[in-house]
Amino acid sequence: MGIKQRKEREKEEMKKFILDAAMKLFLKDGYENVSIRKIAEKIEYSPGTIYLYYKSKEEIFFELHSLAFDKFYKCQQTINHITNAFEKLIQHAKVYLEFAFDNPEYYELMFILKEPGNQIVKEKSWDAGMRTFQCLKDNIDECFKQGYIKHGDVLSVSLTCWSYVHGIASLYLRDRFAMIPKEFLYSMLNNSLDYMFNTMNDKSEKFKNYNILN
Amino acid sequence: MGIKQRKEREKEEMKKFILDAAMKLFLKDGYENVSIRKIAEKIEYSPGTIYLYYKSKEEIFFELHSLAFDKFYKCQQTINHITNAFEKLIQHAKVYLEFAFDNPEYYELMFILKEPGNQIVKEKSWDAGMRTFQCLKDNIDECFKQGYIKHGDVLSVSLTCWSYVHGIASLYLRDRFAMIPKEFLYSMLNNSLDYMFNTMNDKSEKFKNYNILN
DNA sequence: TTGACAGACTAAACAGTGTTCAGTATTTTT
DNA sequence: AAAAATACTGAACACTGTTTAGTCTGTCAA
Repeated sequence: MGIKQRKEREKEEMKKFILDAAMKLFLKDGYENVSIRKIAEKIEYSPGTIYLYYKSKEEIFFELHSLAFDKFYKCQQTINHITNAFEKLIQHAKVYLEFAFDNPEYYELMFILKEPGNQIVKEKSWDAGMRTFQCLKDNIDECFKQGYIKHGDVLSVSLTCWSYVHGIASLYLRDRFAMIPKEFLYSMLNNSLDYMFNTMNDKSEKFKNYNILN
Repeated sequence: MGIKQRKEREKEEMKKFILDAAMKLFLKDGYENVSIRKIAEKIEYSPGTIYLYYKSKEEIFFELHSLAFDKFYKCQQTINHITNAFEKLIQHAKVYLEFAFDNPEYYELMFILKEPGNQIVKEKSWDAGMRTFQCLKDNIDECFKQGYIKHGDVLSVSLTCWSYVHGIASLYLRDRFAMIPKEFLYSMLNNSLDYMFNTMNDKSEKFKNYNILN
């Protein structure tokens, strides 16, 4: 009775096949310009076939949502070796912003685009998101333990960091910094990041330049 | 030869008529669910007519974009009387977040939604945006003068504040704080705001509770 | 007052979208 | 070999933004 297994495996392969095509198109043409028909054309099947594997377009993009978080999580792991908690926090911000700027389509999927209403899929998909937020909380917790941060509590400082860095990323990606000439923008953002992290640091007295954006 | 004037006035009235209908539908059903046909139905004209007054759906929403900024600017003016620069900054954040939470559709239009490519309309439309940002810069400038902020410079501190508060607003509106139970979210955000503004304040020693969100 | 003209408006069509479903083709089971 | 189950298609449905041929109407010169 290996047929059932094979069929299931084939179904899984087909789902992945569709997802791969969707992801490629999505990264190439942008979220809004990918239609079911275009995905179908790419995999050389009819549009109807896709609905045998995914119940809606939304479900496809939800799968991609999880994949995006996995990708980000991997980036986040590259700073695990850093022992100085505040230095790690700085690198955390750097990794976050680099991911956002280098993978705008992923980032939009993760944090900017409207989520579809389906709550069941939502919860499943947010596991990946929670895991990445936990990394930040652990980092902040270490900052407290090492005496770099003395006020507030872990959760509210984490929320503050995340909100701030997300604010930078989303305003940048949505072109809302248009009033600052492009040639100055990067150094301006660097100044802002420097200001933010210097005011957060309760240990060091002098104002440091972190040069977070390359 | 008052006919030309009358015609022009009528044209202007018709544009406003369309815009009013669009705004109403838009606030009721949300940005994505308003079609030209629905606007046309509401004003009891054919869809084609709308294209005699606006060259695209985008142009309609650009007009709304400007209107949204005007509305926000008015809210911003209510704190003009506050003389203590830091107290004013706190109220600035309060007004900003209240506007975002109470008028999510306006806020999305202003800061979250993707801008159409048209650069000419863009510049015109951003005047309103610039004006509101200038208010923040003036406020921060006063904070420096009154000795509340001692590090960084006006522009980068302004960027920092704006990015942070926008981060809060946009993550909230896009439901990305889902991991925090709703009954705790407001107090958590208040804690974050307290942390942020307390670390920014270089004058006061003790940690204050500002209670920014009602 | 009549006829020409310009402008406002409509209905229909075009090309696209997500989604559904009757019917066919293929594969597996009996 | 026949029957049942599955995979797939292509057309259709109900939408979307936008364009355009044609109509209807108010304005103006003859």
